Amino acid sequence: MVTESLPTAVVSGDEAAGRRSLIQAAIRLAARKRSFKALGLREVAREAGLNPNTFYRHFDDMEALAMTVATELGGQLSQTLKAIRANSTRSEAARATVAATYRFAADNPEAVIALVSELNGAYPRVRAHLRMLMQGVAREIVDGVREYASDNGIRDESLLKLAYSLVEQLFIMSIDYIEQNNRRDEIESWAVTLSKIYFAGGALLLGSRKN
Amino acid sequence: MVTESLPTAVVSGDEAAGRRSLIQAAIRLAARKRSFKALGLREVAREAGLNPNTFYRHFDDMEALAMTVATELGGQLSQTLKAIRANSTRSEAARATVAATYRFAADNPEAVIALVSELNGAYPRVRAHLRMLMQGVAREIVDGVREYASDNGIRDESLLKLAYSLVEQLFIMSIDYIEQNNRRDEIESWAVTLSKIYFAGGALLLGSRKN
DNA sequence: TGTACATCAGTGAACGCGCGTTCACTGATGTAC
DNA sequence: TGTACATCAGTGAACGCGCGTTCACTGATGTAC
Repeated sequence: MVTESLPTAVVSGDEAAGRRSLIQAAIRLAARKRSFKALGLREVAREAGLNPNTFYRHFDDMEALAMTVATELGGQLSQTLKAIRANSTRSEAARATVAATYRFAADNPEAVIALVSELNGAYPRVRAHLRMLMQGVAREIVDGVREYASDNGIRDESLLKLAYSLVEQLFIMSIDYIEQNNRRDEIESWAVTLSKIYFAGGALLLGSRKN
Repeated sequence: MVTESLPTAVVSGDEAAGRRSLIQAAIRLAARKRSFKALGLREVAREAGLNPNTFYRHFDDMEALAMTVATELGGQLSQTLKAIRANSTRSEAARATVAATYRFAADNPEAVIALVSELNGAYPRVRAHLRMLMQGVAREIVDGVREYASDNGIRDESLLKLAYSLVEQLFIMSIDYIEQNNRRDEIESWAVTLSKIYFAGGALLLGSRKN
């Protein structure tokens, strides 16, 4: 029998050390410059303590690296939020989601700043991916609302739009949350209030399947 | 009597042609790249059809140019909104403000895209200035609400925060408005709905001076 | 009215530097047999 | 068990290029007197 096997370096788990260093260096720099596109490949390699050429071993260009960061971190976030929803008790879905999102932001400050900056950044592919991610989070929230709260008579389509706008707002506020250390509690509680405002106001204006 | 006079070129009205060309070229390029910092001075001069050195005649660096754009356009916008509020009939303040903002965006698409991108951009001074601008617009809205709508018992401080978050949301959505030509009506009407949701939900959650 | 002078937008050549990219190399690790 | 081979991360030197910046210049316009 022929034992088929991938080259070891491709087997999940043992990622090349340099690749990780490059990703982390890029995140650090992109958070400062608010852009991946503005980073130089030599600059990133320097920050990572590696030879400029090592960059080419792992990425075609800076956009590829940015996409890697977006998919990795996006995956982590939506996994986190899924777990939260599974464990959160009814009617505090909003508070739990906001808390989880901002805890995630506090744990990954530079990556979150770098990615939120890319929401309206220079790479269309990255922008599109992040919007998909936000759509996913919005759907997650909608499911939570439908499941735990009393059905408020908003059409699914309107509810998703509402949730998407809310997620957009929460993501943007997460930058303030990260950067303004001394106002984190205030910002988080305002985010929770805003969430409630969205759904209370939404029920009034979109409710009973008016829209 | 000694006739004091400024050098003519400084007298308001006759701005150097090259300066305007540079500003317009920079706006065009910054809208594409979503960043002023990412622009090269030679790149801007080339786009303007001028010698690279001409840049130095008018600006110290790219940040100075970005600040010029921010103050100019910010001034125009708040003037426009002030006029709107003066002329708008009661209770349609939200719709009128949104309509005016998005008409402004449609008239200055590249400048608006470039500046909204700077909301979380690389230049702290520009960021701060744009936040001040948004605060001004928020105050304008608050005045409109206090003046035209029935007092809803929200504390001034909370109302301002609410209006600020709304303005943030509207500004960010203005990019979608500009870029998605075929969905402009839909986006604008969603923006109006969101405005109502903010104040209706706000009245519920912050109303009667609870918060 | 005419002339000399100051101001200032815009030009053109030149500089040193860091950039992205290419090429040929090393050295470690794992696999075939 | 040992040996030959393949794979792949990382290195180092070298390239041509566009960049920001400096300097000395031109030419138009307006002012002093």
